[in-house]
Amino acid sequence: MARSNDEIAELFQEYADLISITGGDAFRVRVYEKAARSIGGHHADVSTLDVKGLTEIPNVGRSTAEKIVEYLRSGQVSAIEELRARIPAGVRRLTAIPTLGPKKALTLYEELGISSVDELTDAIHEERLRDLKGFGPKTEENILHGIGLLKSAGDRVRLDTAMDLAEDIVAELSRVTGCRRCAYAGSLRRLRETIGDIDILVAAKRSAPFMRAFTELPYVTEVIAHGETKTSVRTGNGLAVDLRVVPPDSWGAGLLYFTGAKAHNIRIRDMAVRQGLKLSEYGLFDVESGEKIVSATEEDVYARLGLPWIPPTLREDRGEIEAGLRDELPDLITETDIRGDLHTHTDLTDGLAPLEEMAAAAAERGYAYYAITDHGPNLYMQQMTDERMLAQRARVRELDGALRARGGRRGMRLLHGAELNIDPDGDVDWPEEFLAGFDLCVASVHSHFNQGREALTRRLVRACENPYVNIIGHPTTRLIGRRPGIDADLDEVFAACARTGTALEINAHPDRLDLSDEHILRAGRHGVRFAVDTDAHSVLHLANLRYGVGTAQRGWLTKGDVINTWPETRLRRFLRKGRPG
DNA sequence: GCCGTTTTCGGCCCGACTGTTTTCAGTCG
Repeated sequence: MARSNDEIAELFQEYADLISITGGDAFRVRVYEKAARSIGGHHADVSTLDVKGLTEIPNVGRSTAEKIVEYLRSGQVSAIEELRARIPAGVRRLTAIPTLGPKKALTLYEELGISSVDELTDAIHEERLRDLKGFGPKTEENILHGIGLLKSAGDRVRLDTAMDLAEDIVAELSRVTGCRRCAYAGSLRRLRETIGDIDILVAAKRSAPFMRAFTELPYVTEVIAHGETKTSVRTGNGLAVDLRVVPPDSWGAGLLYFTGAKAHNIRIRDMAVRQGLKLSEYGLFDVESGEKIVSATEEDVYARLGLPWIPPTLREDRGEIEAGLRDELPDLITETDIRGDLHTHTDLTDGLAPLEEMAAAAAERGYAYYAITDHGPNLYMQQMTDERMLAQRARVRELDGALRARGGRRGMRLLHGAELNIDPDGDVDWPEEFLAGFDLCVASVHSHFNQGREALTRRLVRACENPYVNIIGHPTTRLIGRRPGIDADLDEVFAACARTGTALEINAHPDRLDLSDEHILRAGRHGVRFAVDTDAHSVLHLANLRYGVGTAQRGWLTKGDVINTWPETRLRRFLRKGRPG
């Protein structure tokens, strides 16, 4: 299950929101937001720390530490409970609507008694917001649009949220006596960007012990259905989880069936039918005799249908069956192919950990190289200056030397870079003379998302044409479920990347996964190179790489397509781009 | 409430954009 850190980070974020909604001191709001971020990103489990240990976490002082201790002891924090009692939970949920913040949420609650998204929708349709100070027709329109965005994300959850839960359930059920195999299937196994519900599959002779263990998991709040082969539950965060138990020799057929996607299954079932066979979750059967032919492994089932094993990330009926029949499935990139992360932050800007800690964690992952890319000065909130950046570079060079000395030929190389801001005209933070000092530059859009299509396209193309821009960071800037990607002519941008030797990022953060699988497929047709990066703001974020690699797989990428799988010399050649000298 | 080449108080990331305003509040990154 989620670490105590995540639970407590969420708790303090809620506290910050509640202070903000009730008009509390803005600095206290900031403090608890910062504390939440620090705790969420802290490497050690807070439930193992005492007050002294807790206050060693940045942005956690005595007061916050004592609240953590109180929570771990009693399951609640009295100060937070007091605010919860004053403000219905629904009011806080209103602030999830883009353009609707704490002030407007409080006005809606105090003036109209609105405490849910549905009530708000009704009130807008009944024109009851018109008389409120600060609310005009455009506000109503924006709120309705925001609600639409929120609803379109549906009840799906982020990939990492589902993964944490699923891995915990698999670990629990694997411990039950009689468990032959246990795995998660469904869209989670296919590493889709959001997950609607979790499918867990168990192979065992007797199902009852698993069904019991499953419904008794601590985070199960509701049992929706409880049967012999299938049990469905809902967890505290609203996520539905299905457990299916199949006989051990049906494992392969079951896994294939429950992994999907539906369109993929329909295609292979159709292939079976044409061969006089029938495919179900129990196996591949001969229609006439009813005799089971194969079922033990996925490979067996695919092979009998004339197909090689198809990786789950490709099973979307996007050409994988045809490619399989021709024996032309791509040799997909894997996490172990990645030799380094090329987009990461430190506490010099908005990261949580110092340079040394980030580098040590990267070396721990076995990377051959690792780039530090803090924000440039144009993102004003980051307070970057030339002096600070150059001082960081000196430390990076020093640390690089130390790492090489320690690791010999296998020592990790540290690269010094920056994440530049692409301004509305397509310019970036520094003049070329200064940029020339970096080993690489990531450039990203962080604002002015609503320029027209032409302006946005020109903006990104200009960034590609800058000889010092090596990677376009989170190219569409979408935030899953919260903000759509920018409306640029992506094909033109992809063509510019291919022409100029600029890589497109596959940002591995589960909020972004940007580029998305669909866009990767499109960009790939232009012959673009990619970089799978975590954009890590803490040591823990480095592990998000798996989601970026999964997304790259869903975009059919091989390691040759991805620059940070390349040996250092080849990477450096790519990074030189069209630079003079 | 946290933090400190400012050391126990006083500052805390800063600017842009939007919509509702008549000089600014709220939201966002």
